[in-house]
Amino acid sequence: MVVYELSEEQTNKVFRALADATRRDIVARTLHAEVSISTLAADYDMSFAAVQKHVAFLESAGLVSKIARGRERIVRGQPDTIRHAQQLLSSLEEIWRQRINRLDDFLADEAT
Amino acid sequence: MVVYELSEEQTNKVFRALADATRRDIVARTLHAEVSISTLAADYDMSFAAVQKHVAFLESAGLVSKIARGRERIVRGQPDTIRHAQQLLSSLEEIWRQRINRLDDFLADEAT
DNA sequence: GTATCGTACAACCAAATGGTTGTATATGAA
DNA sequence: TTCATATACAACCATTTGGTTGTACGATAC
Repeated sequence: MVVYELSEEQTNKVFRALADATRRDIVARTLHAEVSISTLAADYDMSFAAVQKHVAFLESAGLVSKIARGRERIVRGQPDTIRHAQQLLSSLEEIWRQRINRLDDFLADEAT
Repeated sequence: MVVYELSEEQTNKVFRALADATRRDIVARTLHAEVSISTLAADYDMSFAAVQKHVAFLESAGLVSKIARGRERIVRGQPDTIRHAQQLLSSLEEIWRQRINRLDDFLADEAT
């Protein structure tokens, strides 16, 4: 799997985009299947414009993409960007794992 | 591994907390080793109070914990919360994976 | 051709964010 | 005891966020 490096600003945007329940739901739905913005909007208790803004934010974060189909805009989830976020979290967890290893080494030294 | 369910609000907070480079750095450093707030603050180009606020936010998101040691407050990264976030991202990726499986099924049907 | 649908976008607003400075307080050092 | 250090916290400020309504416009349906 090829991994592209994200700029710090892009990384901020990705996590920011995920920090909202409506946007996480949109990501989930558009990863499941392609959906138009108006179809998405029908299920949330907010204006169409508000949903449109959420989609725009997700698009600028790279978590979804939009393509025109007739008068509709079809939204599609972007699994690659999810994987970038996953990778960052994995690297954090790895830092912790290595700390535990160092602690094990220390305890092993103490035991001798 | 036991997995606790996070409230939607807590999930928002976790991702919000990760959407800032300084906070991600603090998480990385405190997962690597325990550090006092003032030690953390020395390395950032902002006031002590600003770093203190970042730590407070991370603490309320469950990404770090603080314990008192003398006049210092020692900050420690919390790998469990990282794993919660990982798990949510994994579930999103899984949605996409299942969509691909459905697509494979569809193509297999077409081929018959 | 006209009406409707789906979208884009601007202007506006309240609340949250991310920083600042200043003050208070507890601990540790001299 | 006195001074310096580490933290907590309040007040303040500019910017961003997450919502709203209103207007405009291309695509589709009648």
